[in-house]
Amino acid sequence: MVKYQEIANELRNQIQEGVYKAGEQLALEREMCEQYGVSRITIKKAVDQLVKEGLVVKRRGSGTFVKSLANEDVHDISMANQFSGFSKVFEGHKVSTKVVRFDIIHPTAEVAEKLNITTDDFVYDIVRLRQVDGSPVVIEYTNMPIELIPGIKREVLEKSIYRYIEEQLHFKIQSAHRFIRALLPTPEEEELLQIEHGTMPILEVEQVAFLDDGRAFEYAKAHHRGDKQVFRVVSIR
Amino acid sequence: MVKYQEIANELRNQIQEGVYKAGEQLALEREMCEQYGVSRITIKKAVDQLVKEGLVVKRRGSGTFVKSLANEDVHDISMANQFSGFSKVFEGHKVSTKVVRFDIIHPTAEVAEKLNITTDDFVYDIVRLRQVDGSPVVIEYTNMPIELIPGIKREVLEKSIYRYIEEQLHFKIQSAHRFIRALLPTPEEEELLQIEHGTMPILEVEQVAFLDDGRAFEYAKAHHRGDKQVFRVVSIR
DNA sequence: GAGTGGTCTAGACCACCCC
DNA sequence: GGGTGGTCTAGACCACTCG
Repeated sequence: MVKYQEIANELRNQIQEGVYKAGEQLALEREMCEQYGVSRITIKKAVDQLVKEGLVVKRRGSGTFVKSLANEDVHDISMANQFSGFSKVFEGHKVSTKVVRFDIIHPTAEVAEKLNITTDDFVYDIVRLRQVDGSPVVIEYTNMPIELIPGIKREVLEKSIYRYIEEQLHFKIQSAHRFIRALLPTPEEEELLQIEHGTMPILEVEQVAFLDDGRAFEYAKAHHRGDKQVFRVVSIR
Repeated sequence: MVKYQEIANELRNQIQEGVYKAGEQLALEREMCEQYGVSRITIKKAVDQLVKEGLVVKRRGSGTFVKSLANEDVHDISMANQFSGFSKVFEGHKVSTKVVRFDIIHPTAEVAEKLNITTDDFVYDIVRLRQVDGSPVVIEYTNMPIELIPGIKREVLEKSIYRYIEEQLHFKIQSAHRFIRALLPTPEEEELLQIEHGTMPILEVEQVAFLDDGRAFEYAKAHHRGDKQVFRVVSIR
């Protein structure tokens, strides 16, 4: 662990434990330099991390201040803005997966463009129903180029494709570009998600995911039951 | 404009104009130092900006590479992750506002906690219907402490509260913490948004917005017609 | 005017990737 | 082993806030 992360963690803990309360001013950057025995740029990197997480604001000419956050929001704030696959989000719960479809097809023109391949290439065409603690939560429609992500078997789908990519293929996942919408479920989706007709919308998360060399490796649409998923973001000017 | 922003803009333009294509490697950081006549940290800050925007990836030991993005996504990428009020988003369109409610009340316990005030304080209680080019698009439910944001009149509501806060009160808006969900509209909302019953979901954006001194100044829920709004995010590991 | 964070320098060493 | 980006230093000056 590098210095600026350690300092960021320490400051985050102090805020979450109430050492610094809502609205209070943090120690000055030049003071923290002495306190931690590091240079000012290192302190800046640490505090900038907290700004990105949404815990504090910096004002040139004044100082750094803790945001007036509700108690509940102070504690799980560092989870916002974060990238993670489905299995990761529900760690600790009993997650099961039903593979609804598992084929190889030519991608549509739209998917081909998103993945930077041609419609002559091949992609997996995967549909999975995810259940958490026995209740259906989300349907995931996934396309991945077989050339980039070879060797996917049914047992991989039943666990985590991301874990397979990182642990078996030794790729690193870098980012995801997401579009979020509200939709109504199709009749098939109502059945899979156990929704009584007309009583529940779908939160759609469309995403293109990227490896750390910049290649797009996944085009996916996740259709979440409206009552089971909330998407969280901290937007800074 | 500072150096690192100018360099970031120049690099972004080069990528958008195809000087650097998908998958290609950018000049090395040490090369760019000479090219632009700046130090390495300045180059790093510029390139890190593009990483945050989702245009490139950096790999220690290898270099910096342009992401394999679809053409459409390369060009408006810098708009993602950004904070902006409603009026800003629809700049250039004919926006009209119908003030449905404009009262002053005590906040609910939930809202009071989010705004860091008590239920004995007062907040504006505002409901507005926003129309773009004549079509209803979103209903905004807004609470703001009257003490922090005094002097709001009906004509402010019909334009932009944010512009009033920045231009009249001379506050700066720093950030918004958002929760995004899918909902079904209430009968009243169906009427206001001209939705035929049961044919369209709502994309709810719940947010607490903050001034640059860290104070929460707004609790709002925006209920967007499902067909009129997409929320866009770039998530990085 | 005093004090804050923002930017920038010129250099060093480290962790990691690829040959 | 050679080259990449990541971190860090010790210092300087600038832009801004506030009394």
